[in-house]
Amino acid sequence: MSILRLAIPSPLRRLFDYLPPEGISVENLQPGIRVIAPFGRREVIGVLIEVAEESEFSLNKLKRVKSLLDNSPPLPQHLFKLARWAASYYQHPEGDAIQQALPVLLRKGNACEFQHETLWRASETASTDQLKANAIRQIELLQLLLEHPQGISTDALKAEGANISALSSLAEKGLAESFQRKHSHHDEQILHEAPLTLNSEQQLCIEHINGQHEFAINLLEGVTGSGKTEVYLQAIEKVLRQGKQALVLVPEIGLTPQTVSRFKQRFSVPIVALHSNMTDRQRLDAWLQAREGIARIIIGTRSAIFTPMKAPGIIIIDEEHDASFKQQDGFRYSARDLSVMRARDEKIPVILGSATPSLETLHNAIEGRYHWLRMTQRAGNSAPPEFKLLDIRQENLSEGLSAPLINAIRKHLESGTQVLVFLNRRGYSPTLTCHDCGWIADCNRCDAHMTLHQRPPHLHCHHCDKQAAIPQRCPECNSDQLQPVGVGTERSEQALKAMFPDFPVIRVDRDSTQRKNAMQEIMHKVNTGDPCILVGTQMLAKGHHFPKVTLVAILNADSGLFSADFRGMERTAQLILQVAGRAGRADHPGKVLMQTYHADHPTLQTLVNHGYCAFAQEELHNRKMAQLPPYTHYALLRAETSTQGRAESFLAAIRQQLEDDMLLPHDASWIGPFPSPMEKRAGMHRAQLMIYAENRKSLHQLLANLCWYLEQNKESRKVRWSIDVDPADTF
DNA sequence: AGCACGCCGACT
DNA sequence: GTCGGCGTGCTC
Repeated sequence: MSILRLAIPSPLRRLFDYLPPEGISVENLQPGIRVIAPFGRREVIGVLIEVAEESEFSLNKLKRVKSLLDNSPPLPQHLFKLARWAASYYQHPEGDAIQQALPVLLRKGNACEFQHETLWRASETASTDQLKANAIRQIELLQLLLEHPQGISTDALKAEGANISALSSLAEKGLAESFQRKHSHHDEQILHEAPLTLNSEQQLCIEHINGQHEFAINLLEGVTGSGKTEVYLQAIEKVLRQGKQALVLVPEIGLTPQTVSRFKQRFSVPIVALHSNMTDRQRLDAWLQAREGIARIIIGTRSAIFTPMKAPGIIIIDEEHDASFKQQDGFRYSARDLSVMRARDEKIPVILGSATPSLETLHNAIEGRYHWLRMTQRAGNSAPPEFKLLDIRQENLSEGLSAPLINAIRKHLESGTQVLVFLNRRGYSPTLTCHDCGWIADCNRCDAHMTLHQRPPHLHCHHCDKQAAIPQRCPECNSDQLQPVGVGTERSEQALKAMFPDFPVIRVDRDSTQRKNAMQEIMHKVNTGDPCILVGTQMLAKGHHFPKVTLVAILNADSGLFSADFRGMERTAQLILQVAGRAGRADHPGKVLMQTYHADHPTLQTLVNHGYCAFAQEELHNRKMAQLPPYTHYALLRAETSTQGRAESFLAAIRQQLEDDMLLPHDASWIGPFPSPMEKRAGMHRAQLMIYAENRKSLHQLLANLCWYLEQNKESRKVRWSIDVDPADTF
């Protein structure tokens, strides 16, 4: 009796047994194919895990699989294995994990094939001169077609605002023609433009990487401006010449048109980017192009780690320290860590690149598990930025700016260069306070203050997105003395405009760049090179480069110094260096001024005086002393309920049960449960239990037991719980 | 997670 | 009288 064992997308951490569909020979069924199966009172799409001979479930209760969706598995063996491994490592239900490795349309049961969409292009001899001048619609349409010699779909034409009905008129006149997309590419040419000349450091790195023909992990640590991208490009060039493909993962905020165009400029091979504003159809087509080996370079964010490649050549993780590689809800995988697993399995090299590597990665490099490639020189031998801590304890701040800082800004502007003011806080001010009674506008759904925004005027909770009108009077004492306390980017922008009326002040944060093309317009303005002030959040630190900036001002360097999260210091250092990296170029060494109330903070001192590597070693030492990652492995059991205290008592009960049954491995331990650093968020009360172990095996074993108890526990249906292995932060 | 069943409150 | 609130149970 043959049984089909299926992974089904549900929160249940087990597989489900079924009978094969009527009249199907089980012999030819490959694990990984999708099937439609009755599940409870509905039908779901499951994935075949194995064909078994017997079931623990009584045979007469087994249902029959309704139909098969695939002849062969959509996910290649390696990725199927990777998804299953990740499900077990991150303690996530297997069915759900496998589904998340698939493009949305395949999850929904669509056929695993390209859309045979009809494309349109202008015929070879067509030009707009051949149309009457008053045929405006047709001229516009033809112009669009001429701009897309590869062909364009009717959907895309609509998106460009064209009038589709004019297509048939153009076709009749022989000016336009339709055709089916062909995905074959026989172009032997790889390069579009010549590679740049490398300096000796880059040369050493690329020689090292290009000498690797099987699995290898490289940490490419290169200071900002040292030319990491050029090393990536030349490593990619080598794998392309071997007929292989490259997968490039970038942080969420880093996948801009500029990023992609950098690759398109260099290479003439087909490149696909998987970004968030693609339709499901476009994503599936891109995914298939990668799987069939048509796309040679695949650029994407976290989820792109599951993009199949026919001929994998290399994986590159840019800005590997970036937290967005860790999924923060549901299937909490780390794309960076999975990339290493994947590379091992597919026997290819992986590059983890960063100017400020995560301490985990750095630790692995120090221990010799990763090849540690370092680039310390900036392109064109430009001087590294000069750091200075501004002790503001005795200073009178005006709108968050100290007098020495204002003077420095003036000096740089007057010498004709640009200034970047960094402030990691959106809005006008982080609090609205009553001057008479001390009342503060709080969010009633979170343990947080409401941020005051001025454009448009409203109160906004940055944690749950709740918005409210600005009260005219204090709800406690009816005073009208409500005052904004603290400085956000909006307020800083306003203050700088008042202080420097002769220079443009450009704000760059989530609010000011929401509009389509807003960022492009900003970059256009900045690229003129005229002196100006850029004020903004970490959006300024990532992706874009501002070569004319000679002064970087960090308004609150202390923000993460005393964070509840043990990674706070690491994150702060990375952010500071990233912002600092925007400053300076060959002929203008940059200057970084950091306002701080803790100018003598030893860690800050180390960072400023001796650089990131020294800082990291010191911080690693602290982690070792405190038995924190990377010297120990840990996981968080998180819980949240709408009732206060219930999450914590639930976790306490789970902990008690495990202790009673003595299921704690000798090298494992736990702390808590404690309320989360922000106990209430979006109306939910949250608590967490920290579990750690010296070796991964113990941790994994403990977590497996924990899962079992969690599923048994009666209370677990009323409590929303999740396990976060290798959490990125504790909030 | 879905989805249905089931038992209590306020409505056309 | 019923529409619908969400507690409880189940999914091969």
